[in-house]
Amino acid sequence: MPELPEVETVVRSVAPHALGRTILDVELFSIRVTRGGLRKTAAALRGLVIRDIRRRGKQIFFDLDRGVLYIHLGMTGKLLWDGLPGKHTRAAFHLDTGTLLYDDVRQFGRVEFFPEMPDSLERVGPDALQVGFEEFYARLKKHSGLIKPLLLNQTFICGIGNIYADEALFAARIHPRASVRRISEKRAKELHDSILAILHAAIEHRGSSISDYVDTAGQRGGFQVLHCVYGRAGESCTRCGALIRRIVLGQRSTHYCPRCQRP
DNA sequence: TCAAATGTTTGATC
DNA sequence: GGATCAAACATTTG
Repeated sequence: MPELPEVETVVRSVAPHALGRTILDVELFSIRVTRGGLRKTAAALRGLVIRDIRRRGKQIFFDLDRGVLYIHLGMTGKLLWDGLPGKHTRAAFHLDTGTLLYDDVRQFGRVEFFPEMPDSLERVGPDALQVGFEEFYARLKKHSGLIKPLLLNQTFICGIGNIYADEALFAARIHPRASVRRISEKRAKELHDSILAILHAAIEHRGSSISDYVDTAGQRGGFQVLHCVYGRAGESCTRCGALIRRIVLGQRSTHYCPRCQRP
């Protein structure tokens, strides 16, 4: 569920509760989500102060006195402040001000402690909101293949997922199957501009709630009603009236307007 | 019963 | 070294 705008919204909504607070106790329930060992991880976190909370792409980092708490929401992860623990609660962080729960139905997410930042987490490209056009274009030119799968490749730039890849390509009028090598500098500029515009607009609306995404306060996002193509297969294009098409590209559903986004 | 779901990793193949 | 594709992970929902 969570792509860059949703993760940004989660970070913004958890920060006021957790910044500068002390982790009094931690309960960890899932060896899938917490791979470094449940007891060991809980013990390492106990007593540490949260110095900073930040995001890179879809990754969340709680910088601590010593080391870092890494959280990735995967497909169905949620961070909830003072929520009720349930069947899918995978972690509970008891702070001196309240409790932060990590819920995750499918358990594709991660809650892990690292004494220092591991290389594996650094293997991502620049954040989609931070990368300037020059670097974006330079990185684009090092790749081939199709544009949509490249946008989903987090080592190219990080933060974009299936919703915002489709929306950005629609805004830039680029077909999802367009060959990366055949994208001109001008078109690349339009794509870069579109990515920034879509992500900023989505953040303003606190993300997209497609099924059950909610922020830390349990509030849904509002950007889903502004989607132009994602989840709108068979409906008419807001720009030209043609019917939005759904195909599968790189094992992901892909939505586009066959008239606005010519091959 | 089957398909699909906002993500990532791994392994096979070209 | 790439790119591509399928599968896997686990669960719910329509």
